[in-house]
Amino acid sequence: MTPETLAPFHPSLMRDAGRLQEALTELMRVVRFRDRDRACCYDLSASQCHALEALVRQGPMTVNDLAAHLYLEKSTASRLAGSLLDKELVRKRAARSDGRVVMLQVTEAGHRLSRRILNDLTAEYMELLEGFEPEVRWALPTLLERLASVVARRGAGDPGPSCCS
Amino acid sequence: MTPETLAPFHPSLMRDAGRLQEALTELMRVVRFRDRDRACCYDLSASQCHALEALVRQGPMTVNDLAAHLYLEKSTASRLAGSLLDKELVRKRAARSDGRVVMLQVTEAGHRLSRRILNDLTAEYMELLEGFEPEVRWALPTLLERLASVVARRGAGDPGPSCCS
DNA sequence: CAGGTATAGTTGTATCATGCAACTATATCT
DNA sequence: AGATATAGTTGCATGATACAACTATACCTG
Repeated sequence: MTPETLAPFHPSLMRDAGRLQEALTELMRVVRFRDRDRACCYDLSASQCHALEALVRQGPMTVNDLAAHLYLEKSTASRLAGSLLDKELVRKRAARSDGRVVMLQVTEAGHRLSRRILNDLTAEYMELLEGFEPEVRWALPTLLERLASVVARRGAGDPGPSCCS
Repeated sequence: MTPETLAPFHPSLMRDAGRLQEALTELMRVVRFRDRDRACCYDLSASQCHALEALVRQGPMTVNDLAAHLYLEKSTASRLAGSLLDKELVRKRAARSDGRVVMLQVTEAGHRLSRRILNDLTAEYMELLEGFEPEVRWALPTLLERLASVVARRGAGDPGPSCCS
């Protein structure tokens, strides 16, 4: 299962794997850099921005759900929720059925800010997509979704041949 | 230039922009999570790992070049280089022509570790790519490269309609 | 129903990544 | 020679994050 073993049988696969690795690394860097830069505009950190977006997209969630959704430790999610609470972008409500859980829901101010952010982002991505051929405009998000889901699956169950397991 | 303005004219473009935004966000999350997890295996942090990889790919570099390549502040790059120096994965050499610059070059141990990491990664990406159709295996890295370069360009010169400029 | 166990969240603590600003040393220009 | 620019380092502050300890609530079992 090492590249050496596979190489003679799948040379092009191995080449594409290398290219994918490099391209994905570069993409991660530039997007992370852009996010850091952009976040300031809304007086939110990138993490807060992502958390707010998740809450808007998914509707009211518990702290645990938020953590799972963002692949974070629950303590981190709790603090993140706290910071959004301080800014009054979300509200906490006790769940009726279970006194332990805290439901996080986005406030009106949170929705307003989120809409603003999403509008700006969408505008930017529209400009960006205009540089791609029409078929690609549709295919690109689809591919990224697939890629993300495969990477997520791999991380979750099967630790793969790579890790310290 | 806001989405509202463009929407009536490019409804599908706007829809794709939204999907792209969501997919890219999710991809960032899962990859970042995976990187954090994986890094431990080699007794390196994710940042150190990226820096080492950059030095291997690009050959000897100055601290400033490393910073530019990783989109980091030079002080951060300096410390990153220091941490790799402590682990004896890189070496510092004064440049002949200019007494101020420090050339970072990967040591033999650094190359060994880098090869190990790259092998593991390549194996993983090969498995991952096997889940995609052969045409896509080639197209996917190409698309990611394009996407990264467009995002990078956008971040660099033109701050776009979005930011605090 | 009492006691044990499981679960949701919070808080304490440590670490790492990061940026900005101040500083040092070298180089370049006038 | 002196002024200015550049490469790198270091001090300092902040934010993101994990892990572990803790609290409070829920559920289960005899």
